[in-house]
Amino acid sequence: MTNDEVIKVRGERELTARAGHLFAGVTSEFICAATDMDTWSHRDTRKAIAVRMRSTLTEGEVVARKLYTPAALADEEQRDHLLAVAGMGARVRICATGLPHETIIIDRRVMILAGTVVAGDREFTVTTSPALISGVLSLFEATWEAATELTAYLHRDPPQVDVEGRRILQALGDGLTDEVAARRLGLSLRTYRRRVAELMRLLGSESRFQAGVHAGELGLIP
Amino acid sequence: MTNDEVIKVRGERELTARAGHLFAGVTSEFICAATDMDTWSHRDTRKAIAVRMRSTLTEGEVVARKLYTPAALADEEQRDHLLAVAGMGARVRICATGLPHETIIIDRRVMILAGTVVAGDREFTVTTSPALISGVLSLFEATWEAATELTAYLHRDPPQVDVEGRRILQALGDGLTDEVAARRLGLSLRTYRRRVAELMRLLGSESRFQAGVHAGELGLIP
DNA sequence: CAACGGCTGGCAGCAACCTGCCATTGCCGC
DNA sequence: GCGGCAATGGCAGGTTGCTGCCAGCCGTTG
Repeated sequence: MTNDEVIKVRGERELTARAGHLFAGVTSEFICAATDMDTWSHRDTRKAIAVRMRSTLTEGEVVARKLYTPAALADEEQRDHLLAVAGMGARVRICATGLPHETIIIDRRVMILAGTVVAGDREFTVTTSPALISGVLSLFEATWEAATELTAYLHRDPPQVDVEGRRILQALGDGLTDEVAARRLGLSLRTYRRRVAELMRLLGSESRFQAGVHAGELGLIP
Repeated sequence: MTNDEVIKVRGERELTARAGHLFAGVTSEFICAATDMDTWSHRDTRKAIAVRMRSTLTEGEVVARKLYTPAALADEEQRDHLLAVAGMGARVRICATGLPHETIIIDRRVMILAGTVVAGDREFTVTTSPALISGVLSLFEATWEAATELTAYLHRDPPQVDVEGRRILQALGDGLTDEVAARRLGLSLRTYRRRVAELMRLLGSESRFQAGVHAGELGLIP
């Protein structure tokens, strides 16, 4: 039984100070997964990293893969940033389901996990443990496979369905009758059907069958 | 900067000795992801765990989720094991893409990652670090969402929809009313609806919306 | 406070969908 | 021809889904 090399770091400043050089020292692969880019409260951090990486990226030796949720596309600045990164040769994908706080894996040797915010500073976990890295990497690969390319994602119209809408779509997808579904969701029958009608208009469907097809196509059915 | 609680363990024996009690102490959630069950070379280990967990599972308090690749279904013994576990209330899903060596998360407090085999013994990494756990958990959730239910995966029999069936599905997908669709296909309203009912039975759907989702999933809508 | 707008839920009536029943039709094999 | 047999289509009566109308609730605004 041995202790492994896992280090906790407090705040972005300490992280860049201790691990910043890693971003420039990438030799083969740079992987990054997160809900969005809010992890870097100071956009300076983001810029600093971008600058350090630009040279390595454009050289074409390094494969960069970035995985985000649609939340990253909601903010215009972040969307532009992603498009710019994609233009520089990085592969960017969007994953409909939730993702962790920033996860970074460099050359399959170093991994950085962003944690929760404690006293204003975010905690980061830095490790070189092969076991941890390969475990997380495999999960990343699986998620990556299921995600869709950024360009493909942008070229399809935004579904814009809120949480309640998703729950209603799920009820519909479960084959529940309106009455059961409404009761289960704590809505009156009338309101439930109003929601369904709204969703059908949103999806551009003229029948429930068609709505089912559309919802499935848009990945709205879990 | 602090060191975190990460422990490496060598071999299954040491793991069960040091962490075995955790399997019995599950109070709310048991998560497990792996390619298959070959991690436990001694099936005794598997059995021991199963026995320890049976009581907690059947009580219904604990939500167990197990995620495997199709490799786990190739071996008959493992498939039976999975079906048995599913029958006991655990949720089992199959993920087409690769998965790490055994990953276990208990009550979102303890995580066990299986690593590589060194000198005949597999290395395991045990940690209680919230940052690591939540990171891996999010990735797991994303993968879980993309995976398919075991039962659905198993009787994913050939849909066997003939040409007429496809034309009916197309009519449904076009959002036509039964009356218009029947006229267009040269069928009486009654027969058309009979066909729709047959298709819905074939697809295992309880509502037209659900049938739309299923038909889309099976690629029956052009 | 009052007026307003948005959201909700009950009601009613209609449209759409579902299905059991039965007469009809067409196709076998005998 | 004749007795199944399966498929069809009409009918009837049911359920489910759809929506306009109106009354009530609540937070906002003036």
